[in-house]
Amino acid sequence: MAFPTARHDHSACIQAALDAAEQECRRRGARLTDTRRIVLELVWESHRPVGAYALLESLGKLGRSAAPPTVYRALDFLLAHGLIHRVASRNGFIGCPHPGHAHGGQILLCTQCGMAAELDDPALDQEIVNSAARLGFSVNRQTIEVEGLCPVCRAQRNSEEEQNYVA
Amino acid sequence: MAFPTARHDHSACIQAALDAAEQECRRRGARLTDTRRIVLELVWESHRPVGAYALLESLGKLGRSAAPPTVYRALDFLLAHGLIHRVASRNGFIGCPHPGHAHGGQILLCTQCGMAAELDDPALDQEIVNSAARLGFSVNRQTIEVEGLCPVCRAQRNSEEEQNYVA
DNA sequence: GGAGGATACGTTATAACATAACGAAACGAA
DNA sequence: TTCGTTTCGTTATGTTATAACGTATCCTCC
Ligand SMILES: [Zn+2]
Ligand SMILES: [Zn+2]
Ligand SMILES: [Zn+2]
Ligand SMILES: [Zn+2]
Repeated sequence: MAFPTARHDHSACIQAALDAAEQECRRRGARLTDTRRIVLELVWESHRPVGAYALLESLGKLGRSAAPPTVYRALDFLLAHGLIHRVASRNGFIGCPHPGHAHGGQILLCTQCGMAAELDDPALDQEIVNSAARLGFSVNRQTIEVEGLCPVCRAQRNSEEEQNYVA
Repeated sequence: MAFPTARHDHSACIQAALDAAEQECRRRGARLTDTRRIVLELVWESHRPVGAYALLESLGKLGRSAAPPTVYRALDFLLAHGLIHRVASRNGFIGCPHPGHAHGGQILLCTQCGMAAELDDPALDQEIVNSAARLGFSVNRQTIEVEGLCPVCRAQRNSEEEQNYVA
């Protein structure tokens, strides 16, 4: 699960996500209605967390004006079936690149470019469960959101520092 | 750092937090004003995350009615000096039991009783940094919020299950 | 193919959380 | 005391999320 680069074939990301959603919903006997599919598609417009009200606006631009509950209901559905993750620290939502395979979200957030990626490290998961167990606490769900610099922005910053050093 | 039990000497918790805050602010040359100290005290009224507007209401009951910015400013101060943590998944705030010693919040949240505790496991911290580094991502700040059952609620649930089994 | 329950949706209103902007007051060093 | 800095009060507004209720659609069973 690499960090998304600036120029990758993103339409492929979207297509893969929609296909996976279709399949996962069939498997679960859940109905992926028009609204839900379109909201999922809009969430996938970028690899950045999207707010509910931004989605609402996007819907409007597609000629599908709606009120907040419509979007929140679609988001609730997508969350419930593991097709998206909530990014609590940003009040946003992001598409899950590998639904079906159950996992809490481990999300990397670049403070520079805003891009997000999933970490999805089972060892990390396990370390949390073990560490919590030492306090007698049994884990149900994890929210892990890590801020920092993505590879691209890090490279960029380094080259800027060289510039400053020369100057 | 054990999970807070139902009956512990909580006034001692509050006192310790206030003392630590006093000391930490002196060390940093920061001004722990009346408003700030009182808000900190109110955050510590329980071991559950508290919302800004709940604090606002509490302030009112103390005869110190205020507007939202007053509370948010105090919270910003307390956050900036590591005296409280923000619980993003609950839009709430919780007192930090060991300020000064720099750390991102690793927070355990009981879905049954609402109590919170800090995990503060350096190995976990390190695992995240390492895991992220494998993707070329450099970490700045972590938000770790873990939902589950605290020891007390777990014991309770187990005994309930026994009841059901007998019946 | 119609009856009836379950699921999904539209709509209005409102709750809950957070910040912008500006002036007055308190503080602290010179 | 003077002046700059920090803190605070206040008004207004922005942003995120949900309650409540009726309607439409779907799906199953008869
Ligand atoms: Zn992509
Ligand atoms: Zn970046
Ligand atoms: Zn306590
Ligand atoms: Zn509990």
